[in-house]
Amino acid sequence: MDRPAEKDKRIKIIKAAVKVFSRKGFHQARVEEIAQLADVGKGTVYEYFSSKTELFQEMFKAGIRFYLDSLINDLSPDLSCKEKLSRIARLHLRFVSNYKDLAKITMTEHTYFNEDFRKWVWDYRAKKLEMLKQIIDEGIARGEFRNIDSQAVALVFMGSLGALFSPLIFSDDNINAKDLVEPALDVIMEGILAVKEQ
Amino acid sequence: MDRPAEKDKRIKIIKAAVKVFSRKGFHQARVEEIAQLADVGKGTVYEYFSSKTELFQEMFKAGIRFYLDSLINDLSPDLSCKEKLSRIARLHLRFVSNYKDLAKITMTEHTYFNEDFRKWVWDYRAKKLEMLKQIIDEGIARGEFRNIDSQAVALVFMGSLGALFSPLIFSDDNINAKDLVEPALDVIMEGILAVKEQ
Amino acid sequence: MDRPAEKDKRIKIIKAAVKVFSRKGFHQARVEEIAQLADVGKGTVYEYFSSKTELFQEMFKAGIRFYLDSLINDLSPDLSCKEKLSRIARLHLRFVSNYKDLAKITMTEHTYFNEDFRKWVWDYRAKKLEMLKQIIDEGIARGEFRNIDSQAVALVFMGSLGALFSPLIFSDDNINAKDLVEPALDVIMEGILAVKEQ
Amino acid sequence: MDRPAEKDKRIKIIKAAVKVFSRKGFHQARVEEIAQLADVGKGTVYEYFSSKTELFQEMFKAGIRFYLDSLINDLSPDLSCKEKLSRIARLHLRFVSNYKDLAKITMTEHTYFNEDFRKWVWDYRAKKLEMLKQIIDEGIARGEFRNIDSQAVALVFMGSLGALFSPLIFSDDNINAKDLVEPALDVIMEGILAVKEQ
DNA sequence: TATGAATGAGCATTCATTCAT
DNA sequence: AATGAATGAATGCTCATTCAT
Repeated sequence: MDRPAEKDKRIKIIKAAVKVFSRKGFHQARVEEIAQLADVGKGTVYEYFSSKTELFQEMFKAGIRFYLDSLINDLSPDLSCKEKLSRIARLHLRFVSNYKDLAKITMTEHTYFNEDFRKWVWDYRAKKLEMLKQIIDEGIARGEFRNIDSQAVALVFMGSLGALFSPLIFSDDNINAKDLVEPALDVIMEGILAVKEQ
Repeated sequence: MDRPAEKDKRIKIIKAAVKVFSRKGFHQARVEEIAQLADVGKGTVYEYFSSKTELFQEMFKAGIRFYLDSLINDLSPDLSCKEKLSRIARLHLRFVSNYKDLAKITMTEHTYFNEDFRKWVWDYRAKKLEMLKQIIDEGIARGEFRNIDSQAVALVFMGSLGALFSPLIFSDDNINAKDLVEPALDVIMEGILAVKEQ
Repeated sequence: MDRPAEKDKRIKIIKAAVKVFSRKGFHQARVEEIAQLADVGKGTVYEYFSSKTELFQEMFKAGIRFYLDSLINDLSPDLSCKEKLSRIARLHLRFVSNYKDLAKITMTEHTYFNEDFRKWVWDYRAKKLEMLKQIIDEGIARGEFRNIDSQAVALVFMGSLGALFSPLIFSDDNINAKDLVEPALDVIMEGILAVKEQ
Repeated sequence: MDRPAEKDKRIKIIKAAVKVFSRKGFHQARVEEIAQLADVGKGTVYEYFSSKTELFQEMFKAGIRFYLDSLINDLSPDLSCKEKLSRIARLHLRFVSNYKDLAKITMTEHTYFNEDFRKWVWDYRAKKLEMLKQIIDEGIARGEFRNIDSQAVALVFMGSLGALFSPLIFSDDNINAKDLVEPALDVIMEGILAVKEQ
């Protein structure tokens, strides 16, 4: 295991990177500014990361893992599937509120970088969708949900979370988002049509 | 009225800009490459746009206007609200399929640039949401839809479109998306719960 | 002889060039600005002058010739040599006051340009010195002046004019210069020592 | 105290700047050429100076200070005023001979640059004139000089030095100048008139 | 003759990365 | 291990000049 000092410095740099990358975007961010914020020398950044790009990607991946861990840890398996989805929405809201910077990065700077990294990001997206899909499938199996296309539901659910919380990340309009979580969940659960053709 | 030649060159540059910006992103894109692709001299770009940034923003706005026009023109007012939403989803699919490059840009490069431009992008988002909200409200008034929070529905709908079509834009997985449109619409219309607690 | 219209346009361009070059210096001056000020198209400048450099040099030479002509025309040969020098000083003052822009250019932008042009400027300087030297020599011959080195006097005289009038050109301190003409002439005529060792 | 290495590099760059700016003028001079001549990387120039303009101005000011220091250090206060002026002329000659490049710059490139810098240059001129004026006033008080306008004498003296030594700087005619120093001083001291009207 | 749209050579400056200490 | 001085590749933009009209 790495010595604590080493870990510390690496983490300090990543935390600084989150702040700077989220404010400036990848290309506008300056390695020197990250180093200053992390209170280390510019050369030290290169002791821990081989390049600015690697630093970005490591930071990105760490952020994503942190998000997924937060989600999984807070989700007990004995909840109803409806409740699980509701929990995920609220956990997502909490995460986005607490880690705006991190959330912003994961929503904007996917596109650059090499094929490997894009694949990683894409795989993560697939993994998250798969997790949602399993919950839906479980709900269908349990008879909680209609016999619907679970993939489609997963996409609608994930997209809805994105659309709900982007104002929270990009503007300062952070009251509205919270109040829309319940109505949005209601829409997904109940649909919008007035009369169900059962 | 502008001479056709003038318009032509401006449009050629914008089309080239769409291609280059979408492939490389704003910062990696080179003005010279755009000029070459447009088959004009580098200086000519600056005859029509005062800077790389202005070129990007003009291109972005033109793209958005083109998208909204496509949407509005293809939407006749005497359709049912359910049908309208269905139409919008399919028009969106068609637009994204035809103008991948343009769609990619509108989904990635919001963040940079000055406050004015960010406001413009945000206002456009608000306008699109408002359009959707009006359709929902009309549907509620007509008794087509339940008495739901129309804002929430608009967000769910817009987010779902985004999530559905991002694979189409970012990966080559362009079959999957089309097949998920109908199921996703079904989810939004009917909800996912097996038994409605009426 | 050129048609008046042609002459007119050439002169308009030169006059505009004087203004722009004097305000901005050679490198900062823009051909387009000169064209606009002359109220002609940018291409028209190139009908009359083969390049920006040629325009500058032609303008410069025309200014110098104008200066020398002013000097010579106003100098009647039957004046005493002392009076001639006094007249030159006052003519110089008048010229510099009236044509600040032109004067500024002749005092600043000697250095650039090709060998031929530098030689032309240097020859002009020599010509002006020679003119002064002849007046001094005539004064010595007439017994007006001591048997001094006429070359040295010419240099002292010319340098003094330059030093006297540069504030008039470069700052707005244009009162001072005029009042110093007579005292400066007195110094050159009488010297500064209290007791002459005759 | 700065480390010698730091000072060294800064000085190397300034010395290279003197050479390149004097040969090419400000606008034609290339930062890269200065860097090459100073045997440092192009970026290093920007470690020591924030811009090409700042480099020019710092070099200019350093040159002027060097000139004034040379003058003041070599001037002992117990000399006669006549001797002081004579000394100044000869020191000026020596300076101009040794530092042609520096001298050339101070005589040509005043005009560009911001108001602050022009003021600095103008103030320096005023300071030099004031120094001369004090010597003249002292000479008048001591009875060495007539009761003349000391300001006018200062201008005549300074202008004469400029006119005497400009061939030395701008052409290769460096013999002539030296031989004219004594005759020119004689003119200023004794005047040119044959018979003094006392 | 007169024009100005089009051009592209040319350069200051930035900043990721290196490496001697 | 940690540093930051030094580096130079990389690029947006300007503007003198051309040439089709």
